[in-house]
Amino acid sequence: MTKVTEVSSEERLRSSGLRPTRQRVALADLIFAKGDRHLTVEELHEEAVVAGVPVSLATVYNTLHQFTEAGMIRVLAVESAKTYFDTNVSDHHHFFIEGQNEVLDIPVSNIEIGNLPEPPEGMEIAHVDVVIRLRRKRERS
Amino acid sequence: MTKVTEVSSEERLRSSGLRPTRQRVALADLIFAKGDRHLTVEELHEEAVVAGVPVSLATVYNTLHQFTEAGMIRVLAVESAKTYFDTNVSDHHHFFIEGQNEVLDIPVSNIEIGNLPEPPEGMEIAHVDVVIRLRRKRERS
DNA sequence: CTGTGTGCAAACTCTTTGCATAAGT
DNA sequence: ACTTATGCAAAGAGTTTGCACACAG
Repeated sequence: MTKVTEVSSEERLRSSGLRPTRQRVALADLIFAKGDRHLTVEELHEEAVVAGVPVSLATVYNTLHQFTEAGMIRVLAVESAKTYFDTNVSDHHHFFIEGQNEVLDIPVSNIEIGNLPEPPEGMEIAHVDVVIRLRRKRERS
Repeated sequence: MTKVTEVSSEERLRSSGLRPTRQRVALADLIFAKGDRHLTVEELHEEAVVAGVPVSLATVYNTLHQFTEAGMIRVLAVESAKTYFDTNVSDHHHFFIEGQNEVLDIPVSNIEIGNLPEPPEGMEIAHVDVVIRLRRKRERS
């Protein structure tokens, strides 16, 4: 058995109220096949094209946002021109490499956060993001 | 002489190797007058215009980036179309309100972060950002 | 005076939108 | 068939850039 995952993509879509169209299934497959990952619209689009699913950029945008609303993926809080989507919806954290706009998962996510503040009235915490910004260590000159 | 602050803006600029030009001083004044704050280029531009300093948008962009390089302010890690600059350069944290793209300081920043991971080879931690994403609490329907 | 900084407008990048065509149920 | 999704290209938003003019030292 190589791909047991394909089934769940369709399921996943259906149970989110999304029609399992060719494009959506293909994108979901790509997204969830390789475990947790973060990707931009462009990256996913490129992958899809390479995988022989010539989906349009606009559709990738749409699809990723639909997936986000459905809670299948989420948007990462990084300061970058591009939006990063993360397949891991749980509270976990990231390195962000300055200058390269690159996102790395933090290997063993055993960061502990204590003393979380109370959210303001009427608000609740949707997600806690810890972004550790990295810079290239300056070689002493 | 009404404004004693102007002196420090000029100083601040000079010691960062930036010429204290009219625009830079004005922007620095605006930025640092009201304590810690986070603002977008547009917001600052608007404030400047209102304050009678008709600086151009491009200059605000330039200036904020220069300030950032000089370490006077920093860029916030939030997922938003706009870039947020923060006058507080120390490690402290933020609420980010979904949908409204609004940034709030976390009042008493006594969040504790434990078990910070080692940065990858050759990299060092520039900054740790904790972004607590808030959503409007669903009124039970 | 000389070198930097500024303003303007055009260019760029990422993202969204409108509408005709195609696909799902 | 009827509804929803997709693709394309154009429009939008935020940001950057190039070059002539203006200002700081």
